[in-house]
Amino acid sequence: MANTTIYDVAGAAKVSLATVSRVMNNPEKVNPETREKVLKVIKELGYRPNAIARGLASRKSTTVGIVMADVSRAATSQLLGGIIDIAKKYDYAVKLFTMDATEDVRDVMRKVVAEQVDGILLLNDELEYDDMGMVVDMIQDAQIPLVLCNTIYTEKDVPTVAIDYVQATYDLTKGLIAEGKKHIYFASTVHKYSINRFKAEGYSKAMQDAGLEPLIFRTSGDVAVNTLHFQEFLKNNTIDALIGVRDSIAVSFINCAIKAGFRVPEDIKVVGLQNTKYAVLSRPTLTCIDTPVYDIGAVSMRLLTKYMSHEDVIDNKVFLPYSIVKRES
Amino acid sequence: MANTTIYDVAGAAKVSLATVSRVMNNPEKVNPETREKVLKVIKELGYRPNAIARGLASRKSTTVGIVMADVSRAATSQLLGGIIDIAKKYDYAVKLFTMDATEDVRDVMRKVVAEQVDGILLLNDELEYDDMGMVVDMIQDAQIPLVLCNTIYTEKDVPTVAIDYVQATYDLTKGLIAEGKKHIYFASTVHKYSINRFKAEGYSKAMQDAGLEPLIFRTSGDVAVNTLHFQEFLKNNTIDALIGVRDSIAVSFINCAIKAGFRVPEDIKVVGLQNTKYAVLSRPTLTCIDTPVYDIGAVSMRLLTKYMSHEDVIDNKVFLPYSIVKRES
DNA sequence: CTGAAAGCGCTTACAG
DNA sequence: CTGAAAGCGCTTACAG
Repeated sequence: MANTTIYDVAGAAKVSLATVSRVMNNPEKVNPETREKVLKVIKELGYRPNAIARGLASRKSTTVGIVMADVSRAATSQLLGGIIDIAKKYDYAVKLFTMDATEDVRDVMRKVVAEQVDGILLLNDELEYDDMGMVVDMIQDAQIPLVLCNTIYTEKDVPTVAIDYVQATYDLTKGLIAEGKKHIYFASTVHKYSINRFKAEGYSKAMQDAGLEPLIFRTSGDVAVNTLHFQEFLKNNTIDALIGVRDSIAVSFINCAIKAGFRVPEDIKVVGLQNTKYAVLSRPTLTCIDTPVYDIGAVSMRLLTKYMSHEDVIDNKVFLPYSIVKRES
Repeated sequence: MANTTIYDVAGAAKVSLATVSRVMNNPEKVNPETREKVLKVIKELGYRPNAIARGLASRKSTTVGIVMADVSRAATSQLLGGIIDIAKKYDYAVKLFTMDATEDVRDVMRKVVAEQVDGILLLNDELEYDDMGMVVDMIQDAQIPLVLCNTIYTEKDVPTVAIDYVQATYDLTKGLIAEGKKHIYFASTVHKYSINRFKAEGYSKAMQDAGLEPLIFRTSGDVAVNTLHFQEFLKNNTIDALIGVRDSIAVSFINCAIKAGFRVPEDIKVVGLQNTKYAVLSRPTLTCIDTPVYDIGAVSMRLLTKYMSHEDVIDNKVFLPYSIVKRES
């Protein structure tokens, strides 16, 4: 089947190609009878307009660009799940772009812009804060609608969908303090990623408010590496609670602690911040802040569609409610 | 910054737009001096050709379509990691399409075709076997290069990158039998997904060869659901080994078994087939067939680039080597 | 309500 | 080696 074009449809329906185009884009502007005739032919021929040609002519690609660090992380892929479902609903295609530490941020962004996406969802929480600024600037310069998805940048007024991480970790930490915990550690990553900064901020504030010293332990997201760190750590430190920036880090800690003879949660209470699938597959299951990851993806995509179709947006910052899922840890 | 076009570059460099185009696509055909002059202007203006216009004119979108069931599954997202890295290397953009059970397979595929991708990677292992056939037919009819990625379809000669799942589960099962295990269960999904069929085949064959009856237990991929199934199962059955089609299923089983008072691996040995991150985050860590998921993604994408650029392909079926990672379970 | 025509930003034979 | 021109498959004012 050589792809059928709009000319084929026009010919078969004995109308001009302009009419066929109208049937697809402004059906109300064409006579019901002609419309039916054309629709019938479209169906018979299985015609679907060439998205590229349409994109060039209309200057809209109906494609959104997703910029992220690494697809394979659980939270990222769950965000993507929500994004894709909503994108599909509004008939946008989804293009993926990754940006790792070895790449030049500007190069990647130039490429994204050249791909002519109608809007961008930035979910890269592994950017250093300054790079975030650069990325935001480039997108805004190119006048492409942008929404930050589960990522936060406060230097500029950028549409954002996330949860209030500062408040969440603050409340969580306060809760642990109220239970009598004294040596509460916060396990973060070595790199000072933009998002973890806010998570640490709420934790630190709660500790200080209670007259305790914040104890931030930096390790790798790689299980093989952080296992060694945790083993060493457990030998030399007093700890009765741990908050992990990522669930995988928290679960890895649980395993190390139990193997070292500690009881979880009796000796050390462990809490995650994401509620990914890791949380229900650990033993004991992981108590978590239930970040509504799928929803953050979905809502951010929905917000982006509003910007792309120039709808009025009342509030450009959406902080979704979160809860704490008490499980066994 | 109103986007700079090829006309702007041509104007600034005092050459025709045809020359600018050649500098980008066939640099060897243009005089080195003019070439340098043009390249300088391109750099100064930060020019990047409009991918959509290029796509229309050249009839190549330099975009590949990834068709999958659900991004958020660990194995899928790791495949995607490999795919994206290689796609980037060969300068292809990546568009994502999901297809769940509620959607009409033909509709989704028509959309993929309309998006004008240059090639398709099919990684949907949640398709029933007949639907697989329909998808393959539609793509081949549209004459779009196709590679099956970690998915197998034997009714037609389709380029494929995977591991030999039949052989892998056969060997694995034989190994368990050799260790003296008699009640070896195979935990699969309720739906008869195409890929699991091959995994079950190798298992069943090994059991039959040893004069044992294959014991296939079907459950859900949802931890909350399969936990109930497993609890019930453990009360009523004799079992000394379990093979899980997905790591998450195997890990969930481990947790249920230990909570029910069994020792793993002493009483029940448990093995996974994927070696995802779940395998190192479980306690005991999960012994697995080490399916090289990232590599399968990468190799399949590389194979697809060959088809897209009409390179000769010696072997259109690639079965990557796998190993067994012996861990604690 | 419908058609003829210009144009979206490129690529690519075809001349020269 | 370089430029003028046609064309990729659509959309969208503009006439009628």
